[in-house]
Amino acid sequence: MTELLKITLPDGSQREVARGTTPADIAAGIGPGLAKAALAARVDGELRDINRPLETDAALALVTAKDEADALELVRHDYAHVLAEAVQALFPGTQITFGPATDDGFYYDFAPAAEHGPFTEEDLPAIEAKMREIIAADKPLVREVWSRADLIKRWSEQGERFKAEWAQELPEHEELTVYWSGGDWLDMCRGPHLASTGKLDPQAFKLTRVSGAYWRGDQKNAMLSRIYGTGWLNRKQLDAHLTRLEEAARRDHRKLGQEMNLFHLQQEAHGSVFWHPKGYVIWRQLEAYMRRAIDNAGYREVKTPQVMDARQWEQSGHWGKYRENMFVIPDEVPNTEDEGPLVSDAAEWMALKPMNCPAHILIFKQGIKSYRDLPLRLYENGCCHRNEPHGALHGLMRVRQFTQDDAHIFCREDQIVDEVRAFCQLADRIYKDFGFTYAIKLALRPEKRFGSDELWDLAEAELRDAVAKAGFATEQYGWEELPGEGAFYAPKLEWHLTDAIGRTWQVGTIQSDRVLPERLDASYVGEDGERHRPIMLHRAIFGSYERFIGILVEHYAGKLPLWLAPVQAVVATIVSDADDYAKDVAARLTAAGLRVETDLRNEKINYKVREHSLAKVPCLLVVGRREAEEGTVALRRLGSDEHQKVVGVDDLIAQLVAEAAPPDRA
RNA sequence: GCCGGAUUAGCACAGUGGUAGUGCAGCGGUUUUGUAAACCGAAGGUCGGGGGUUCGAAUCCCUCAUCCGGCACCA
Repeated sequence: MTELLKITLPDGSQREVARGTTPADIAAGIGPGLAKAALAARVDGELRDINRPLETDAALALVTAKDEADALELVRHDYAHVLAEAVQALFPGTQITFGPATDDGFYYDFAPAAEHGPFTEEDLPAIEAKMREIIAADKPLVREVWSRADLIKRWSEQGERFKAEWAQELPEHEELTVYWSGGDWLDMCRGPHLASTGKLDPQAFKLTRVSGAYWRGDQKNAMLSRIYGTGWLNRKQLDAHLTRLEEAARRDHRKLGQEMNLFHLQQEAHGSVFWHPKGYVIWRQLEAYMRRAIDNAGYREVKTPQVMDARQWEQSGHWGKYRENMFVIPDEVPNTEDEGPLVSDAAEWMALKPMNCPAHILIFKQGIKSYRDLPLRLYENGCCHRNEPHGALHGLMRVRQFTQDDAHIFCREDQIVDEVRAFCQLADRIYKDFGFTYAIKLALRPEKRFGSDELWDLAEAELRDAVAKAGFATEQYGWEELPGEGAFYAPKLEWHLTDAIGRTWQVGTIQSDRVLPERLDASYVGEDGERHRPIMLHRAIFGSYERFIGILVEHYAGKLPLWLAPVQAVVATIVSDADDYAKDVAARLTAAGLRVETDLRNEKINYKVREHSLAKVPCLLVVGRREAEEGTVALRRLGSDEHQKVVGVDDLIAQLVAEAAPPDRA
């Protein structure tokens, strides 16, 4: 006698079906349209294969392309699977390892045959073609549960070392499944998958790049060869994605920085930025803006040494943990003879500062501090050097010399909530001034850490409560906790900005630290007359000026708001008869505090318009004989579809001066 | 640091073993111009550094450096 199961559908209706019925059967029972559209099923919330038999009473929801997040996850996982099969078909001897879906596609990591070596981009077209063949063949993807012994046997026999290792180490209780795609090709996989490869759109994926990747993400393991692809439900989505990539490339701060003459990087100082006059205007505007902000928020600005004795870094703990990323300097006159080592074995060492916090503690420790001095907020535009791994360097985003908007707040435990609240409000105002939305996340204790669990319980709870009390731990602010992501000495609150094209950047942070005040023996005298340990809140809003400027350039696509634009206006002449008038207009704008250049070159106005538009100059002031006679300029705004407007110079100055005010002074 | 790719004039790029090229910029000249590239001319390079193979190397090999895409790292 067949056992009957009670299946509840999303509309609340119930059906009785025989045990072993599949979601596909149920979809077919509802209607042929749904049967065709159904990609997978959610069974009691769990995403499952459409053809996996039902074993128990359950709530069932059929997943179609309309459930976009689920559908994308499924197809991307399938593309990865098809990629693996294609690669093994084309390159016998390649071992398969692991291939998940990603945010915009998928990848698969391979151990290539020794004679072939890692894959290169040249291999991709052939692999793509093979994938389309596999999709066209509409191979079924059949789920089977295997015993661990059978799996290990199969992988070992086939020389699949990595799969065998994986099968060996999967947790005891886990059900081990494989997916066959017809023939004799199979992959060990948790699933779920679509019913067959033919459900994929052969025109909705593209292999994008190759790279190396460590087996199981560990630097100590073998280097595998990874193939990345982007995958979507249909061609239209793929095209839209490729367009987004082009848009991001168009905004690349390295390209715009070159075109706008903001900065350059060169081999002799790789990882450190040469700021050109135009780029440094942006820096100076941000610096002035941030100074006003911290002055108003009760911080005191300081400046601390660039180089300190290694013993200081030993005491702070950086020498032991981060020495390999520090620039170390011998405290000794170098040997100037041709022979012999540059410095003696007995050299004493100093180091460029990789961060500002120890120096700020040293300032705190000068003189006796009273509880009345707290909270003490020390701010520095702190220039730091870190000897980053070469492969990590990237334009302005990851550099070896950078300047942080860094501050340390020394306070008592009972002041943390107020300080975190004030910081949340300050960060909120600043990010909004640049047109960013953001999410606040709490990065919790990492595996490797200093301090007891009790201390971490306390520190995490403090930050969590402080943000909640400040009213920022809500969905509106993207509140989320990230296990394992904290610094080794403290949990971190992180501000993740979303830019104009939806990318996110982790920028601001505040961290509560009890370790460093302890190590450097900072104390204050309390109301009770006893010495107490202050808590130190590390915090930054821009993060680093370099990186923040890079983010701004990409966010605004180079079209900086007037207050940040290096050149706010160019006065361009049509005929040389207007030269004197143009100089006069420029002088009046300059006198009003605007950044103005003139373009009196012997060129057509078309040429000048094009050039200054490409240089992202916000205002082009065109003057010819007419304007010179009438005392006007023809104003052309960058990116404006409006026709140029003829305005009087006084009106223009009033308008531009008002618009060029920084947002905190508008 | 690891895997792959790249490095040619100020910039963007072509050039796969036989005399280094194109466009733009820069320079000189003509043109005085009305909203996204006027015209003519002359000039500009030890082809990233070093080593090797070869009669001959931008081109093939080795090595170092930097950059790009990832991986790992990011106090």
